[in-house]
Amino acid sequence: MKIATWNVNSLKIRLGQVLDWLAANPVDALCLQELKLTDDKFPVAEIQAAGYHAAFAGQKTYNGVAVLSRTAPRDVVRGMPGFEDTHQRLIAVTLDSPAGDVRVLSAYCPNGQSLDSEKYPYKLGWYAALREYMVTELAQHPRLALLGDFNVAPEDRDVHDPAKWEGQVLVSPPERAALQALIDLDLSDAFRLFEQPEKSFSWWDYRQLGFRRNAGLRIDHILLSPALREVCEACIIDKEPRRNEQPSDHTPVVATLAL
DNA sequence: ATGGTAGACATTCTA
Repeated sequence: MKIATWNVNSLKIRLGQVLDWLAANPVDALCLQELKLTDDKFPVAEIQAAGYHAAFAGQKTYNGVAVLSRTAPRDVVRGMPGFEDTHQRLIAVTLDSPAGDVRVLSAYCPNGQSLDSEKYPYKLGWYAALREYMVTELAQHPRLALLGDFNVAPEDRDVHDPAKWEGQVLVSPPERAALQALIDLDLSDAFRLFEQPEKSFSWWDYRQLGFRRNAGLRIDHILLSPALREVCEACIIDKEPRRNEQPSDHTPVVATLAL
């Protein structure tokens, strides 16, 4: 079983690239973020024609998440029960696997904008709510994968120029602590289960030739419960789509599970 | 210190 995550920065603009990528990389589940479209505009027919089911939670202009899957999603939950949020940032589905149910969640964690923005405490509060939600999800689903754009680079080695980024949003200690608190529920960063090239990133700013200079951050992650960590065989960042014309500023992360 | 790009939408906000 292969699972992947990709912040597409507008599914309307990127649909062709998503379908091309799925044709070349027929993963069992692809989590998408930043759909930037309402549910009535979700391209259900095109995704079905490509052989995928879709569970999605969209809104106008901003945010929006989805899980595309080979098998039909069950027990779909949009958002976090008990956490009021005007943003569509989380969707959970259950998928079949030979080893039994696998819970797959697509998350678009808040960016935070800057440390002095009101969006920054919103980000930390959202992370706290996500942690509480994952406590209950993990209790119900031993095989669980939380994938998405976490908008946090966990360590300095996930930052192209740590000195330049020090004290900025996406790398600040409180954000890293919030992500770590999630990981402390006994989740594993799938990418770090394996030896990886130096300077591996998943996002590059559109500005100042970020991709050409490899001036990026690793902020897109696949977090695995213990049962899935045990069967994880690989995790890679696929930089190819970032080379496309009109690319997303993010590129897919893919994990291979022996299921 | 500033602004650089991209997307959606409307002449600005978010990332």
